[in-house]
Amino acid sequence: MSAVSATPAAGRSRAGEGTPTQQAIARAARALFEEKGYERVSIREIGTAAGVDPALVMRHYGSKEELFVRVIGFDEHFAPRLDGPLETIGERLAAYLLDPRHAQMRRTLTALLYASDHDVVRTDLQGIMQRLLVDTLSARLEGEDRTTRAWLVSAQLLGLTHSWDAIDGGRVTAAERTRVAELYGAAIQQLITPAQSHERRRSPQ
Amino acid sequence: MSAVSATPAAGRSRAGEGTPTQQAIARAARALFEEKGYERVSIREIGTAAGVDPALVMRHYGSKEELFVRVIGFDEHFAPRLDGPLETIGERLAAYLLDPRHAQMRRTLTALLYASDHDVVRTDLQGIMQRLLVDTLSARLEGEDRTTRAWLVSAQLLGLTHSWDAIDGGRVTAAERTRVAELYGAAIQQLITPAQSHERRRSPQ
DNA sequence: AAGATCTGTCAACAGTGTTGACACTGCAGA
DNA sequence: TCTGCAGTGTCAACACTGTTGACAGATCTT
Repeated sequence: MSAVSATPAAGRSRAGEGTPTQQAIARAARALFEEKGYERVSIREIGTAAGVDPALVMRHYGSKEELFVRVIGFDEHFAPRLDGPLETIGERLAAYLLDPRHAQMRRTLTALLYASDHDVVRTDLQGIMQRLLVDTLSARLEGEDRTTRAWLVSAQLLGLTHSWDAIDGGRVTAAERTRVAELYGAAIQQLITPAQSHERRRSPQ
Repeated sequence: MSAVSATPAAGRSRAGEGTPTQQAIARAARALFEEKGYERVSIREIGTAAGVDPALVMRHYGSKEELFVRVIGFDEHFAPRLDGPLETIGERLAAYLLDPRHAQMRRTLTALLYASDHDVVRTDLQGIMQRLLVDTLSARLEGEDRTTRAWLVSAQLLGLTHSWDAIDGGRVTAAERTRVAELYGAAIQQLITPAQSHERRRSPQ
């Protein structure tokens, strides 16, 4: 068997796992990926940064895609507070995402989004959102289609992340950012606690 | 001056523009990009498909990125009907995006989204959404922050496009698709005709 | 006719992810 | 103790990528 399956199962790599060399590779890869995204980082660059032969990176992780999803370690960064009053989760989610202090988290998220060209990454991102957001959120929802609605919230957040990145959200004023969080938060809220807005005809089927 | 600026201004290439060779390149490039996205298509592949020396592609378009944004020709595909009653635009937009008949449009959109790693493409995508959606939609809105709200609608649509692609939306039933359009449409609608949901406190500042 | 600009061709560059052959280690079983 | 053997690390190469420079014809202007 190849060295890939040496790491236990297909689990996400945790800090202090594997040999010192594997840790060095993981640390270097993660730092570079989070800084520059997927495409602009090369295996050779990672190897050099880790003080290791580039071919060794392959030996240990099988492919660049696998290395990426094993190492990107999104969980610690993206930990939105899904507790608190249900009626304000929308705005709090949006504000959390746009918070300048969470720039690192946003960078990681866009890295995952733009690398979703690769099937492995797209599946991984979907799994992350499921695990970190959909599962928890849907459990708090009421009414019909809880899972679908929670999943659509994750879609909204990914969309906002991209657009915020596209306009360089770091340059907008705090007031504007707050306003965006209010507006988009209300749109998110519509999926969390649907307001019987307008002529919402729902046949009880 | 290089051959790049031979094409008039920095405009998007239209059908039947430029020499026959340029048209052949543009057609081949566009077909390949729309089918396989940005990263999985090579210049050499485009050249071969167009029956042309690959280096010539560079001669005419300067770089792969430029070729992509010049050729991707999104406008004809994505022409959402923004007329009709304002109260149902949200749902109609969502339904339009998810319509199986618009699979080609969605492929093009995801190609642009995943290639947004490249600054040129990200800027181009933003411009497309501005031109095709934000400008028209914001003109129809009422109340405050019309541009911001219209822009946030585009963010929602991009998010839905990605997530729909990630779960392979082609496999879900028509009923589920309609339900998703209803739910997400309502969330979009919240930005178009804000419902005074919950305790929306707006200090007149 | 001369010059310049454009179109096209070819070979090469530096860089990419990936792989195979090989050496060295440490530890299992004989 | 010796023998295998799996894991670790090294090196050179593969096929491929986007891109560029040197060069040859063709076309058009002056």
